[in-house]
Amino acid sequence: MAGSAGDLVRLVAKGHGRSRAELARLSGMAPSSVSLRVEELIDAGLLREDGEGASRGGRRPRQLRLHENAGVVVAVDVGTHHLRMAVLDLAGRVLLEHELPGDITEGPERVSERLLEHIRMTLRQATVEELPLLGVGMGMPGPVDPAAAKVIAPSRMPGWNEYPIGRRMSELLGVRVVVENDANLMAVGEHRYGWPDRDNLMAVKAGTGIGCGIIASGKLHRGRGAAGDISHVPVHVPEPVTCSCGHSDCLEAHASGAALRRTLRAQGIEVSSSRQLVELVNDGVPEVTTLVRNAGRLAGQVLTPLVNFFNPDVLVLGGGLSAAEPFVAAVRGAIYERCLPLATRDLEIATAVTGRDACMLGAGALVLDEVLASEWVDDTLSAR
Amino acid sequence: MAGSAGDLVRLVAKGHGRSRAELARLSGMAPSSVSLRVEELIDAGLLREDGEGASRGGRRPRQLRLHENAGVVVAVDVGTHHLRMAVLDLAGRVLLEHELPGDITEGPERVSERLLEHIRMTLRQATVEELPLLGVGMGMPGPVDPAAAKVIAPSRMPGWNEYPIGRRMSELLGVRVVVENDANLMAVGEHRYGWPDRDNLMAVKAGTGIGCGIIASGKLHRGRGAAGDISHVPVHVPEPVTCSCGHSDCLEAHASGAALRRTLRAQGIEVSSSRQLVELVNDGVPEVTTLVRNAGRLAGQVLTPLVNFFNPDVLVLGGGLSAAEPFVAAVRGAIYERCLPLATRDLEIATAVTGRDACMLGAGALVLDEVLASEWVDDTLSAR
DNA sequence: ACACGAAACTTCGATTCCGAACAAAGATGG
DNA sequence: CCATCTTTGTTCGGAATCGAAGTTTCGTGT
Repeated sequence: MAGSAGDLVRLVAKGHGRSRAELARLSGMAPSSVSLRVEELIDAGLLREDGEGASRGGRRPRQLRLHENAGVVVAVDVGTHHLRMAVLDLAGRVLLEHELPGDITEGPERVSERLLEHIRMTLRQATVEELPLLGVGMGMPGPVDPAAAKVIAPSRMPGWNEYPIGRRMSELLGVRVVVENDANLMAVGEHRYGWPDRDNLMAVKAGTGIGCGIIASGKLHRGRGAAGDISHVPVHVPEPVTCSCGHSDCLEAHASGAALRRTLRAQGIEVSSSRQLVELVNDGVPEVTTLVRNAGRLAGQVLTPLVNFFNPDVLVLGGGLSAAEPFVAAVRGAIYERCLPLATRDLEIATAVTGRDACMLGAGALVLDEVLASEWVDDTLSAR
Repeated sequence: MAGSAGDLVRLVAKGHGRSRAELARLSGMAPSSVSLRVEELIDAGLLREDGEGASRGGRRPRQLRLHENAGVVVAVDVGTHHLRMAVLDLAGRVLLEHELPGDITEGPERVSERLLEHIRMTLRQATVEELPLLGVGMGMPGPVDPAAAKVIAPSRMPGWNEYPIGRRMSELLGVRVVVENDANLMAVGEHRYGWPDRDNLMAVKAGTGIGCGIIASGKLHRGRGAAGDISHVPVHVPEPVTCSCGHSDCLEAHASGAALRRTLRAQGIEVSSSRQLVELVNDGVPEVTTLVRNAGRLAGQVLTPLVNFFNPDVLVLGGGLSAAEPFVAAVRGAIYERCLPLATRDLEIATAVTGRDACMLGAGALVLDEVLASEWVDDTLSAR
């Protein structure tokens, strides 16, 4: 692997390189060069020594970590009915966390205004007062063009189409802003915080909508930009329900939180959010439980060929519905029943390790990657 | 981006770096360093200058290519009813090509014996007589564990399970032997020879069986080893047919060449190979055409969610059935009908550029990658 | 307690590599 | 046809990198 200052910082940031010796092994650089570079990075305030680690049969390594005062990033999860926000240090540790209600249908101007206000307020808090803001990561519940940092052709997000949310935020805050789809971020977050050594991962986000993020060979797979879309895969159901795409047998039209709520409403049961839906399941309301279990079965039906095809190490289930045990059980059942033994033999099927924070943490991880891959490292080095 | 002698050779081999200046840009090394290294490589007989290229507004570049006398690799496509073989130079150009009938059910001992004999015979031919053999790539029509170079749990290949074909060939020939699944190789071959700039590609091989190879970010995606399996995805059909896996609605049981031949046999039409099947289609035999078109529809049905999910740049259709126009048309139709516009907008659906050679060329490309990534380059450099 | 090996750094001379300036060769445009 | 700009490739001194040997510090076995 290549060898420059940035590479070392990134290795430390991802937790793979925790001592000079380890960095030398991973980066391919000579131990002497690593030592020199690390010294510089410590002098520049980017790294810091952090006690000694466990011996592996010889001298104990002097552990390295990113200096917590080097800077912070802000991670935002824009949901359909909430705004979640966190401030992370360069190592991806959460310093502050914060949720406020929101309504994405209010449009991008109002939402971004509220967001900015809260980001500024949060950054004034004591814990992070003096630390420079290095970047912002945002997750959006719809298709995103990350290069343009825009949402494109979303459903349920009036006014957001092509709105340059990334550029706007970037101008007002003066830092880089990366925008990504929420399911993709869930995949990034779970890969980083939950399954760092499993480099092929699928993360299904079953909330108001249904999406899927893909990690292939350790990197987010975007395809031509729309990869991971499973919402309009046809499923086998008795009663057709018209979907926004014009078909009537889409997974999303039958198994998403929005679809379930619609069905319940027709039965006279009013539910306002996925969370409340799950509460009803946990309270043992039979109609709701049946419905949720069936949604899981449908999702499993769709995921089965995808698991055979992609053959991941881990399948992560996240989003609101994943908090309902029957949903998860049904997905598991469908997959084990119909996937090839070769595909399920070593497959882990798990709910999101980071729970409701998955998308937000993924946004943080993504922007951290960008920051640490940028010129910022070298600039900081040469500045001191 | 790293910079050593091997990297330069690989860039030249892949056709991306064709002059010193281009190599400098792509490798990230300084132009001066590239010049020095290239000089060494030319002295060692690995590279050679090849006239001048077109000017881009300044001095004309002195083009570089791999020296054709540096060595050769052998690529083998082991089919169910044939053995195809080629000798390639380091740039992946075919020097000799060769097909002989074969029957994979004769078992690994007899097949590998015949193969060895033919490889040795071919290598004695005038064109490649003096050139060192650097490696062998083999494609097998079943699941492969590339690390162990074995076929694992195949259907229709009695005697091959766990047989160490790679090690055996390697011992007898004295060179490295890489073994891979044929659909994966088709993907590699098509990516290299047909779509070098499209780094997300799916290649479907519809022959006696049905398989799929995946190129993600320019590299073969293996998942946990079984990625690309689409043969046992359930399809929607009126009449169940028992599959080797125990289910009755597998794609392979209804749309593979073997399945079609079985159906035709029940109708009193005896067909011995996929090629003959295609001939009947081209002769306009209606029963056969209908059957093949339906197989294409089923394959398309299965591919639709996978295209949405993986969102490739290119979908390549190869294998025997892809020579039948109705099959290809049906796949195309199914995908355009049911995939998301976002996924099909820039999607290319094409039959294999390299036709029947795809797997074989893929085997060559794969072993070339291995050879050029090995110590061989550095050894050759320091030897002279 | 002591010797020994093993791992984590450090030191320092030799080597490699970079990068800025330069030379070569050609396109472009009056 | 000549001046100017581009691109390619080379030269050469200075700087960064390597790597082999050395130092430090620990586990292990006796």
